[in-house]
Order: sequence, then structure tokens, then C-alpha cells
Amino acid sequence: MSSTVGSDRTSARFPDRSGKRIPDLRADRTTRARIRDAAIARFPQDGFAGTTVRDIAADAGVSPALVIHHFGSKSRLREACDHHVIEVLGETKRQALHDGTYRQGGTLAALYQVMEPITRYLAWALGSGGESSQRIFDELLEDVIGQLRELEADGLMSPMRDRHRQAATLLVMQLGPLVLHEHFSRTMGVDTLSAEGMLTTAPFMLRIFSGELVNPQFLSEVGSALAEVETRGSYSRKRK
Amino acid sequence: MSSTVGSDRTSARFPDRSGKRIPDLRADRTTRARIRDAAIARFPQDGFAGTTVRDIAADAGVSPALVIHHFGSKSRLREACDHHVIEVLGETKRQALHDGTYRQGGTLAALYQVMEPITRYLAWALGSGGESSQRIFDELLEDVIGQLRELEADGLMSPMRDRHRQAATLLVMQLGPLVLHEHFSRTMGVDTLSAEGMLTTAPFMLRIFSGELVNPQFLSEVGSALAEVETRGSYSRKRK
DNA sequence: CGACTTCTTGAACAAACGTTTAGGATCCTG
DNA sequence: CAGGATCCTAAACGTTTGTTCAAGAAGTCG
Repeated sequence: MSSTVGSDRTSARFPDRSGKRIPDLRADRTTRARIRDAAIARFPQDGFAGTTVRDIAADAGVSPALVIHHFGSKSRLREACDHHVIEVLGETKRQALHDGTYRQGGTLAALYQVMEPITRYLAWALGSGGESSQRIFDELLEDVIGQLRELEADGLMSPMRDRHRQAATLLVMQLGPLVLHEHFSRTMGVDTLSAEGMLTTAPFMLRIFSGELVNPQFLSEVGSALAEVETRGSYSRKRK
Repeated sequence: MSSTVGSDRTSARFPDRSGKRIPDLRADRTTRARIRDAAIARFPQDGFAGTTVRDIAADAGVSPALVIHHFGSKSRLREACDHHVIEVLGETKRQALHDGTYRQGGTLAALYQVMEPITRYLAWALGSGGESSQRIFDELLEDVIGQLRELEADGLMSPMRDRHRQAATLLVMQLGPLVLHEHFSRTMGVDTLSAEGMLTTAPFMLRIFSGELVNPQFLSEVGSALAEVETRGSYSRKRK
């Protein structure tokens, strides 16, 4: 009711003394922020309905009533979490554009190394529908499209016909390891979200994207089979 | 309201007259199966905690008490759902091995076309941890490994060093479009889980796996950069 | 038919839930 | 220091939750 500021500034007691408007994502250790972070950690773990206001309050070291006081309701708390994560995502992207991180894998890779809870929340939010889930996906999609365009312009990638759809396909495949990081880590033997894990998995991914795995003959076979289906309407099986 | 259930004359009254133990996944329209299917449809939509026993009961057209009577508890109902989906998965795999479906994309592709609710549940179960989530993933992984081995033997794929990890990487990337099918469909303009959708997305995926997207020079650059990191400990950025 | 088992339900219960309320504690401002 | 705003809590409220219980239909078997 009282403090419904979207991006809560650092410490309500120190109303921005310096003109700094960049939200320092580490320093805002407001109680409000602590509650929000507790929720961001809980929702991916137990789900929205599975997380109780009392759980969040306990994690943040406050009373359940305070959670409601700050965010109005449980679902508005979730909206705040979504908003916050989207903001961090955008901030990371903006920052990644200024140092070299961007060219080495884009926003996602940069995010991995920044804050794990955010990444976890992102993966969860993407999986469990909703409108901000769409917004997150679209934001990531725009990111990939921009990356592709840039790589094309630099001659590092072949120009493609339908860049939008190609980017979407690329994105969902890139997000697979993120959303399923639990299983992925277990199988790979490292935490695939960590820096070490990314170095471990990179060669395997490279081998996929390079096309060195599949035999050219096999590829052209499948390709022509697909072309055939496209021209006709039906699908005639073709072995060997 | 009215206690009449109308048209459903379910055949739960026939114990197992014949020795047939193969679960005919279509024919068991017992009340118990109806409840289970209602749960399979609900859990991915609202989450486990978000789904109430009363919801499931209403969907199945029975009383909440009957749900408990048949499955003991809500969590045991979930276990039954997990078990059922794993069973269907295995059955589909076994069947796919006997017709030609297997060679055209493996179990997943076959499943897509069989039953959508199962696929939806699978995607959800994979995302929300748990032990049967692991079992599902491992089952799929074994599937991919077998596929790779077979393709290698036939000379359609280059032999690889670490087949287990390579398969895991391949799997999580393949599962990306499945788990995020909602966003994927929205962006691609078709239901990517449908037969039509799979034909639409196939060329884009092919273009990724063929390696025709990335410039060979770019690839070798990244590759050598990775090799460099592997030999040293740290990561020295290297542009152009 | 009557006894037996199975399927099914309405009513009720204790626990847990999100949220409200009234008020204490703490800090800022003049 | 007085006054007011803000931060925070304990206790309670009404609702919803998973689950139990006793009993009613309905089919099976002798």
C-alpha cells in the first residue's frame, strides 16, 4: 500500500544521496530486497503454489505479515520477482555490450557467471507459463537475433533466410541445458552453470554446432527427404 | 449434484480373466485411469501443489474421496502418474524399435505423435525435480546413446570420444524445444508438438546440426581458444 | 435370495494457507 | 522533544487444503 516502487532503491533510509541511478544489484540489502531474493530462491525450488508466504518470511528472517505489507499479496510478490529478474537480465545485457563478454556467448553466458539464483529463477519462469514468461523469452530472442545479425555482418556466420525463426530454434536449444541444468550437471559430472562447467560442456556443444558429428551423406538424405515432404503433402518413408 | 455418472460403464469389474499382462494403454478406461489421466493433465498446468485433489476429482467426474481411496494420497497419485508416463515411454520405445519410426528421430519423435498429454507431463516432470524425474531423463539418455551407437555403426555419424557426455549434451538440446514448446510454438507460428509443427521446425534444426550456419574459420577460432584454456588454467580473452 | 466384495459418496475434521488487524518499535524531521 | 511516518510483529480470521469416516449403491458368488 505504501511503498510500491517498482525498482526499490538501495535502503529506504538513504534516499538517493548520490545521483547514482544504476541499480547496484548487490548493494540493495533492503529488507524488501531480502524478501524478494528469498522468494526468487524459493519459487524455482518449490513452485509458486508450493512456496508459502511463511517459508519466504522465515528465509528472509521476518514475519509473514511483513511480506504482505511490502508486496501486497503473494502473487504481486511473484510479479515483483519477475520484474526484478527481467531488469537484471536487461542490465546484464547492456553491460555485456560494453565489455567483451557479449561476443563470447551473449547475455546468457554473462548471466551464468553473475548470479546463479537469477539464472535458476529464469529457467523456472520460462518453464511455468504466464505473461512475464513470454516477456523473458522474447527478450532473450531479441538478444539472439541481434547476435546473429552481428555475426552475419562480420562474416562469421552464413546469412540465413528466416532469421527470426532460426534464432528461436537456436534459443530453445540453447535454453535446454539451462532449464535442465539439474540433470545435465548430474550426467556431466560438473555444475554446468558454473564457469568450470561451461568450459567442460563447451567442446561437446561445439561439436554439435560444427556439424562434425553427422555424416554429410546422412544429412543430405534427411534434407532431401524433408524437401520431398514439403513439395508433396504426405510423408513417404524411405529407408537406406 | 446428481450422483449419476451417466455414460461410463467402466470395466473395472473384470479382474484379469485372461493372462494378458500387457497394459493396453488405450483401453483401460477404468475410473482409476480416468482419475490418473486427469491428474496427468492437471499437474503440468497448475503444478503439483497448485493442483487440488478436488480439481482432479471434478475433472474425472468423481468425488475427492474416491481419488484418495484409489491412490492413497495425493503424492502417491503423483507417483502413479510418473510410473505410468515412464511405462508409456518404455512401451513407445519398444514399439518404435519394431517399425521404422525409430530411425527418424527416436523415441521422442514417436511420443510426440502418440499422446500429447504424456508429452506435456514429461516436459513438466523433467523440469520439476524428483527421483522419477531422474529416471525419465536417464531413460531418454539411454535412448540417445543407443541411437548414436547405431548411427556410428552404420557410418552415418563420426565416431566420438565421450559418447555418454556427448549424448547428454545432445539430449538437453533436443529437450529444449520440448520443455519450452509453449514459447517455441508461439514464435514459430505452429504447434511445434504437432506433426505439421515438426516438419516446420525440422529444417531449422537441420541447419544447426549440419554446421552450415557457422563459418569454419569462426569455429576453429573458438575451438583453439577453448583448447588454450584447457592447457592453461585461466582464460585470456582473444579478439579477432 | 443373502452374504461378500468392490466402487463410490457426502459430511466432517484438523492442519495449513493467505491475509487482516491493531499496535509496538524505530527512525526522520522540524 | 514532539509529531509523524515507516518498519515490523503477534495474534487472529476465514478459507481451502488433504484426508478420514460411516454408510450407500452395485456387482459377484454360492
